[in-house]
Amino acid sequence: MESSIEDVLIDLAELFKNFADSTRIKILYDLLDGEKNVTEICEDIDMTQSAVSHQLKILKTSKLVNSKREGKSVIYFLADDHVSSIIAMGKEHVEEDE
Amino acid sequence: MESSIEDVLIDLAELFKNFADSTRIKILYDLLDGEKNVTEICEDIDMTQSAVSHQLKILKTSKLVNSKREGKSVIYFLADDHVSSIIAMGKEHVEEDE
DNA sequence: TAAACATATGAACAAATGTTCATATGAATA
DNA sequence: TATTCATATGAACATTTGTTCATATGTTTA
Repeated sequence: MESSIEDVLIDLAELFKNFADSTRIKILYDLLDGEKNVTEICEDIDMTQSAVSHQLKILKTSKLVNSKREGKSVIYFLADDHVSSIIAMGKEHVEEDE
Repeated sequence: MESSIEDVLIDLAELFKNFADSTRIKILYDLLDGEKNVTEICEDIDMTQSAVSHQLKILKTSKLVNSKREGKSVIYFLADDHVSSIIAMGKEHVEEDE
């Protein structure tokens, strides 16, 4: 089943919404390092556990991250190679004009 | 003057906000075709003139589009090559899983 | 199994965002 | 220059969104 270009653009907007919040993009950027549990992420990006958990859920729902449980912890990791490409591309743009 | 990675990520979130709304991304996608005046854009994406104008202003402020006046019309065009790269990359991601 | 640790989640709240409506501004033309 | 066409903009409104706070759930260990 093929989607119209309009549908694709709407999905695209949805995708970019994930990168459009500084907490979420910090989480994604943090996970470029490799998989981490929630506590680590909180420390790295200096946000409360609750705020991070809420955002992780959004990222997971949109399939940009995935998770696995390891004992008491839950480990999150990037679900998709495109994430790093998209961040890299945006980063290039942002760093270009300073 | 060098910015911290945190600043870069905040700017990055700001950048992606522009792509995170379907009206704006439709405008940007529409302009991949080439420059167009406001009326054309409205017809192409089927949105009111006011809504489009408001969003064009946002896109212009964030320097993703530029404009020039030609008689009664104002012509808008993409200001940056990165725009197409970013859209293309996201499009690839979105179209991948269907 | 009770306590401690790690994560998830719901409700409430404030702030940000996008559209509409009405109208203003700017430019061409009758 | 009055009218028409094209675009911009402000105010109001509804919606969406992100954080905090309190608490629930799940897992290990004393």
